[in-house]
Amino acid sequence: MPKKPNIKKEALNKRKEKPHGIGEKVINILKILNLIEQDRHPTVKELAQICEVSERSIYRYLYILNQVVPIVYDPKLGGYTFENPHALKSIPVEKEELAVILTLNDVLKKSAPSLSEKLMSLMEKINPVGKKPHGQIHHYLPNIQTELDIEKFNIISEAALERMQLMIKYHSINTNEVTERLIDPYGLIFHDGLWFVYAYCHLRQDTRTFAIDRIIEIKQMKTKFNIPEGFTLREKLKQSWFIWEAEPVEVKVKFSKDVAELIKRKPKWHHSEQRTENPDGTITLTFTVSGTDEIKWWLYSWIPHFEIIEPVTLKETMKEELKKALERIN
DNA sequence: AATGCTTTGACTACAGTGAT
DNA sequence: ATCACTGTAGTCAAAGCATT
Repeated sequence: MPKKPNIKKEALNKRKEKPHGIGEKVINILKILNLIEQDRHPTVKELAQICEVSERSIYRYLYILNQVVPIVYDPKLGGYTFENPHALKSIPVEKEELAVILTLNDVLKKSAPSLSEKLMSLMEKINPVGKKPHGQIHHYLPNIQTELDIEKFNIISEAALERMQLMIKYHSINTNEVTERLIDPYGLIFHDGLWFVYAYCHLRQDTRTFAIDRIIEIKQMKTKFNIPEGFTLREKLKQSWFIWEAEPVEVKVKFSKDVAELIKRKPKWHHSEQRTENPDGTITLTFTVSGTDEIKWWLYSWIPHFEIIEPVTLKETMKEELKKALERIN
């Protein structure tokens, strides 16, 4: 014989005061959802009091809620939480869009692992329980797998974001000198497998690019800095061949017919490029770049298929360097 | 108003945990 | 091992709710 439940008078009176239809149920479930979302990690007892229903009903509400958003009881917190903290903030994302994020993550993993972690946590926020791509399809192959000093990188990133000045001890490769400088970090640049910080240097009273791996010591200052009105790093860097700054120079180079097709594979090798396809099959390119060092390295990769027309100084330098190289080979 | 459906509280059972 | 305690879930009849 099953025992008959005996609903107490008190409970019956309460029911009469407050009807228990679907509407009331929905309101209670939303109340619970709201409390969990606010990280109040409520207990069943508390919820029963708040909703003015029995604990058994709360378990039933939680069961329903669990169909929509996974909810778990956390013994440490002593109450209920979302299984995934960002569960409700989920945005519908296409597989292709996720694949793009994975590609970007591939780039970051190989250049700035600490940023990769941030991207992944962002992805978790965007798409906590949604579909995941089967795997990565686009791959980024840098020429160097970077070993980055994450601590230094993070200090500089934060300083650049917050516009806080930095005091650095820098070991220059060119001069082989160690100097201490106050800098205003404008931004970070990833180039050729290495990270650089572009900054205003108070020692030189001018902007400079510092390789992060050459920074020996770094300390964040309590002073803020301002970036000149209208300054953007992207615009500034456009003038360089890669990243280094110097006086603008016009460089005119003629490439032989042998490599004309290779040259034509890129519509432009630098944003300042002017291209002339000559009747004899050769191609003349004219660039305006800041400094000739970086473009010189690029030109060496085209040996022996080019001829420098301007400037004469670059032509002379390369002649000297190639002469030395020949001597070494012999 | 009659009917079927939904919601509810009480009771119960059971698994897991921690103290003894 | 035993016990107390807690969290969870199945079940039932009562009562309200929705629909016709």
